[in-house]
Amino acid sequence: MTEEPTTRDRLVLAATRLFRQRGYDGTGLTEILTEAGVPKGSLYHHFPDGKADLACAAADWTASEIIRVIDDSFRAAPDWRQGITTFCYKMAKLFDILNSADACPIFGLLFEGPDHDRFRAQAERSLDRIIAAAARYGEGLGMPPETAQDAAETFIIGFQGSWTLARTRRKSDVLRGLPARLYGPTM
Amino acid sequence: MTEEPTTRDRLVLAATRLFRQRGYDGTGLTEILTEAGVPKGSLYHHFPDGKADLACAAADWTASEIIRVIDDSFRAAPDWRQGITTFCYKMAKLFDILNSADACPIFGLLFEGPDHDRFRAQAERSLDRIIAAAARYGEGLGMPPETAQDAAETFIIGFQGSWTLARTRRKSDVLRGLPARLYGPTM
DNA sequence: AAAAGACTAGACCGATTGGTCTAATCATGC
DNA sequence: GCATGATTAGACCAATCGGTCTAGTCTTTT
Repeated sequence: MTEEPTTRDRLVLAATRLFRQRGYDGTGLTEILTEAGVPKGSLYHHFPDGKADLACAAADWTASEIIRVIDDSFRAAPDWRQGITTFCYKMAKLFDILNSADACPIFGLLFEGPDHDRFRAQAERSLDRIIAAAARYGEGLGMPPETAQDAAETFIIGFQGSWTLARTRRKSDVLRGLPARLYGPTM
Repeated sequence: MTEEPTTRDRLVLAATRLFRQRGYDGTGLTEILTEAGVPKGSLYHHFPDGKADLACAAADWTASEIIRVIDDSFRAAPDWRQGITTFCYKMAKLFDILNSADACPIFGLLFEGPDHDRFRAQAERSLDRIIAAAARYGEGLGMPPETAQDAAETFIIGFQGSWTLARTRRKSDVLRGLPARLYGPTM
């Protein structure tokens, strides 16, 4: 049988979804609590620093999700470009599911709030985890470490920019077109 | 003698700066008013819709500023890559001036607030103005219109992604490295 | 079964939010 | 010098903000 999700998990999930849609400052604690079906006392028990803790947990959770998609995309990929392409198509599908409107699941939440530098550091950590995951697949496909790191960074830059443009235009095809922009058209 | 800036201009300028630093929801009206040295009544006279109007004006103003930098970068550029490179260096300098911390002056403010779709439309308009400005220079340098549009979009995607990564890592060199990522290393 | 700590529950708090409204002041045309 | 519309000035408002705190309920250990 399916496990009942813990109070903590319900909080993180609700917070992730709401932060993605309305941003950190745009989301009220009450809203998160209502959505999660959790009283205020529980929040401050699991996350003593309240909203800020919750945001960091949401960022961590999101990074892990993205890495999971990277894993799924590269596991059977014969080369780097194919892995990236699969990733972009998967994310385009997710984009469509999310109403074409949500913030990039990884950055959106991390440049707001009073605790600016704590959030920046958290974003850097999450981002580096993602880049490292991609770079590892680059190395596995024969790239020297430095090249792999560089390729992974270029990919993340392109993905971040594409997601933003896709969101602005409400067109997931922007995401699907990224590999052609980065590596030229397929012959 | 230098003209005293109008009340309206002081409002837009203060709002732009604050939205860039703290985001739309993270910035209070009082804060903007204090910084601009303007009472509340004046705000609602010049911007009947209040904060939302102000955000749109700030986005417009920012787009114009970016287009001015594009103009400065391409005016004397012998080719596309040189224009982009100059732009990236100029923006890297701006990035350093801005404490390496501000949101991308164009997108940061536009995916928050209650009036989601109005903001999205405003972002699209501002972004299209910027892309069109860049594409025009591409055509002037001999590209067919379609190619120029595509090159301009790729450039904006890369720039947006690079700005975000630069912000996360607090390193303006990410911006300076963009041309090499997009067009290969210079020989 | 009693004690202890983990966890839930929500009333309550001062501060701040964006926005409204009235009164005063300014500039300008007659 | 008077009238008129544009603009400034800021007191005031209900609603919401994130956070604290006390009381109560579980679960686990002994």
